[in-house]
Amino acid sequence: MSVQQAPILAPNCGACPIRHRAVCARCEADELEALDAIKYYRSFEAGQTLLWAGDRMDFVASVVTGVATLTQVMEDGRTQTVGLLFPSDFVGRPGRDRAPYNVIATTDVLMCCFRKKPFEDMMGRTPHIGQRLLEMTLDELDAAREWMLLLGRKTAREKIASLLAIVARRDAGLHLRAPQGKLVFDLPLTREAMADYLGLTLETVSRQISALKREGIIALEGKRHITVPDFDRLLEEAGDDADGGFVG
Amino acid sequence: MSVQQAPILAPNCGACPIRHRAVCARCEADELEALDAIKYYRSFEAGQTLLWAGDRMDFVASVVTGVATLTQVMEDGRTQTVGLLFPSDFVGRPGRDRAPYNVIATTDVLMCCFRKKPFEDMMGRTPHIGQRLLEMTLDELDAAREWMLLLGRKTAREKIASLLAIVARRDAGLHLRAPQGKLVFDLPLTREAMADYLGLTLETVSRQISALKREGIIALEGKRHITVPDFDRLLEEAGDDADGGFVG
DNA sequence: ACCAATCCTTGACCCAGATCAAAACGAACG
DNA sequence: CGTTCGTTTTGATCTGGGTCAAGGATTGGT
Repeated sequence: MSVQQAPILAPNCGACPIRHRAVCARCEADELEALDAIKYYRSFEAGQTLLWAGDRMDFVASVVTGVATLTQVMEDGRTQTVGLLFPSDFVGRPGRDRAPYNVIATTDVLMCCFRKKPFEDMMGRTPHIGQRLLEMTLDELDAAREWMLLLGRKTAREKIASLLAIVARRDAGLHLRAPQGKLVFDLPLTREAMADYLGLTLETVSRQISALKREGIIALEGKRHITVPDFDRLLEEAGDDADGGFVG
Repeated sequence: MSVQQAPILAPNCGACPIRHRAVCARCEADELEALDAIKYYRSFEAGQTLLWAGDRMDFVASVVTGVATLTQVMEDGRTQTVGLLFPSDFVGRPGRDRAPYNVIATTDVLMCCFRKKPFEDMMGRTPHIGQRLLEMTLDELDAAREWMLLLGRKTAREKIASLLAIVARRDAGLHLRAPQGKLVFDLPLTREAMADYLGLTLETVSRQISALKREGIIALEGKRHITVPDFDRLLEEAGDDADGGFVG
C-alpha cells in the first residue's frame, strides 16, 4: 500500500491513463501535464484485496504491472471472477462512487491512480478522453460477452485452453494480432483463481492442465511457467472461431 | 421490415433515444428536434433475425416494443445469448460498423432507428449524449458481469428464478425498485431461448419451471403467462443477495 | 534440518444436468 | 374438425465435472 516513486513505466504508463490501452493520438502535451500533476502510484502484494465490493472509491486507476481480478461472491461463498486486469487496463468508473466488485491482486501489482474529482474535471474539459473511455468500456463489454459464451457453453478443456490463449496473448506484449508458433509465459493466477474465472473447481482445472500437458499441447516447468509449442493448436482446443477471441 | 408511422410511443420513445432508458434531463428542445428529423421506424416479426453477426450496421436504434436477444453461435452450433433487449434498450455502437452478434426478435419488435452518421454528428455536437451513452454502456457491462456469475456458479433452478425475476421487473414497468408481492407477466422467450440465455438445455428449463410451479413459487396459465404470488420468495430462489440483481 | 502453510495433483465416487426418445399440447389452416 | 407443425413436457439413461479425501511440492520461518 506504500506510495512510491515511479519505476520504469515504459511502455505501459505515461502520464495519460488513456494511453495505457492504446495510443491516444489526440492527447495534447498540456493535457498530459495536467494528468501528470494529479497522478500517484500505489503498490500491492499478491493476494491482497485492493478494494472490497461496496467500498467508496475516490479514484480511478490503471494497472502498470501485475495482474488483478474483479470478483463477485455470493452469500454462501460461491465465487465468480468477472474480469482480469492486465497492465494498461483501467479500473474505476467516472460518475459512480462505489466499487461493484472485489478487486484482488493475483500477483504483485503497481497501480497508477488519479483522484476521481480532478480526473472527472479533466474529462469534462477534454471530450476525447470521454470518447476513449466509451471505447474502452465497449471493449470490456465485448470481452464480458465473449466470456459468457465460455461460461455457458464451453467444456472444461475448452475453458482452460481459452484462458491460456488469452493470458499468452496479453503476456506476449499486448498485440492485438494473434501470435503464431511457439510462446512462453508465466501464469499470473493460482489454480483456484483460474477456477473462479472459468466457473470450474480447482481440481478440474488441475486435471485439464495435466491432460493438455500429457498431450503435448502445452509444456510446463514448475507450476506456473508455460510453453506453448504451437499456438494455433491451442486455439483449436479453445473452440474459438477463426480470429480466436477477444483482447479486452 | 416495413417502415411505418409512429404508433403510440409514450413512455418509451420520444425523439431522443437516450431518453428511452431513463429521462435525459438535459436534452434540449432543439436537440430533440434534430433527432426527430433523422429517426425512422422498423418492425420485425417474432423469430426474425434483425441483424447477423458481422453485418455492416449503418444505424443505431432502440427498442420501442417487443424483446430481442443478442446471440453468439459457435461453429458447431452451440449457442449462447449474451444480452436481452427490452423496450428502451439501445442497440449499436457509435464508432464500430459491424454487428458483433446476431440480433433476434423473440417477439414482434418495433425499433426506432437513426442512421449512424447523422447520429454520430449529433453526438459530437452534444457531449452529454456521449456521457449518457457511456453510462448506459457501464450499466450493460454490470449486467453482463452479473450474468457471468449466474452462468458460472448458479444452479439450474437459481438460473430460472433469476431470469423470471428479471423479466418480471422489466415487464412491471421499468422501475429500478424491486416490486413487492404479486406480479403477473408474459414470458417473451421460448424455452429454447431461455435455455440459450441461461446456458442450459431446453429440457432442463422445462423441468425447472415445472418444479417451481409444483412448489407454488410461480403459477402458469398456458405456456407463457406467469403469475408470481410472492416476488421476494422468487428472489430467494434466485440466490441473489439483498437487492436482487441488475437492471441492465 | 525440521515444521507449517500454501498450493497443486491424483484417485474414487457421485450427482446435476445433458442426451435420447416419445408423447402431449396448442395454434394455424385447408 | 382433422391434420400438421412447432413448442413443451416428461421419462429413462448417461456422463462431465463436482465432491471428498489423501498425498506431493515448494516456500518460508525458526
